[in-house]
Amino acid sequence: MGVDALTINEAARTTGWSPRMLRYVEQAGLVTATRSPSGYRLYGPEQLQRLRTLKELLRRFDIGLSDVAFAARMAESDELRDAVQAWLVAEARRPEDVRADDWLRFEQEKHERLLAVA
Amino acid sequence: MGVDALTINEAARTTGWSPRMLRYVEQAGLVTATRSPSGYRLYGPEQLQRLRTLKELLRRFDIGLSDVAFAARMAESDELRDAVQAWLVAEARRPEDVRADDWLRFEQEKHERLLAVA
DNA sequence: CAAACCTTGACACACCCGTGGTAACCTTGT
DNA sequence: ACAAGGTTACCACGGGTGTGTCAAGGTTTG
Repeated sequence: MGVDALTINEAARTTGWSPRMLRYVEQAGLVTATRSPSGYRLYGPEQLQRLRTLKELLRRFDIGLSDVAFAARMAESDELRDAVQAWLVAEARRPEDVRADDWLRFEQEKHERLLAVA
Repeated sequence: MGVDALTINEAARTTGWSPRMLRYVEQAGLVTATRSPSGYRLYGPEQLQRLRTLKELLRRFDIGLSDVAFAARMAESDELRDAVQAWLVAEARRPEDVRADDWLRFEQEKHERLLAVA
């Protein structure tokens, strides 16, 4: 084995995930192992750490892999992030509070145009 | 009926959702109708607009109500948002690129402590 | 008051998520 | 070469999401 890369079963043992789930997590695009020439997954210290913190993250907030995957999608796509945030911002603005947040209006309308073009 | 508030079936017709789904969307915490004294849901122009843009949002990006609900949860909880973003930021930093992003390091480590306390 | 409309609660169903298992097949280590 | 371990591709199954429909009962309205 490479100097400090673990195969899937070893990685599973030291991270608390099952081998099955490590493959699943990879398929979800969250933690991708490198591959040996023959195709074995190899987990380096980086990936092992990411797997542990990911597990912690899910446990602490009781969220799912798909939630994190969605967050990743938002982080990658400005358009998606802006559109979702624009929608959420609008929620905060109930009819009564209009007038106090003109600064928000600007940003918001900018984003509403994003949605409107469709 | 109130000056410009629609009941659920009328709202359904003008927004493209089914009445069933309007109740579901409300249960998901995304668009809440006000209630008449006797308990009927009443949708004002604000809510109608939010329903239309929500529908557009889901369609355009092929995402689910639960995704938007999760985004809302992130928007409301600093702790959740910071933790998720900290995890995602770490992903971007592959071993090779270390050195170019010391500015990120700071923010990242700040957030990693957030995760570490558990 | 009767028709039309609302409310909640439940049954149902298809499809995704998280997980485990198993089969068929290749790789590594002794 | 054989055992141990990896790979993908499946079956399965409980729980959540998105959706329709129906029942039992209160409200609004002509």
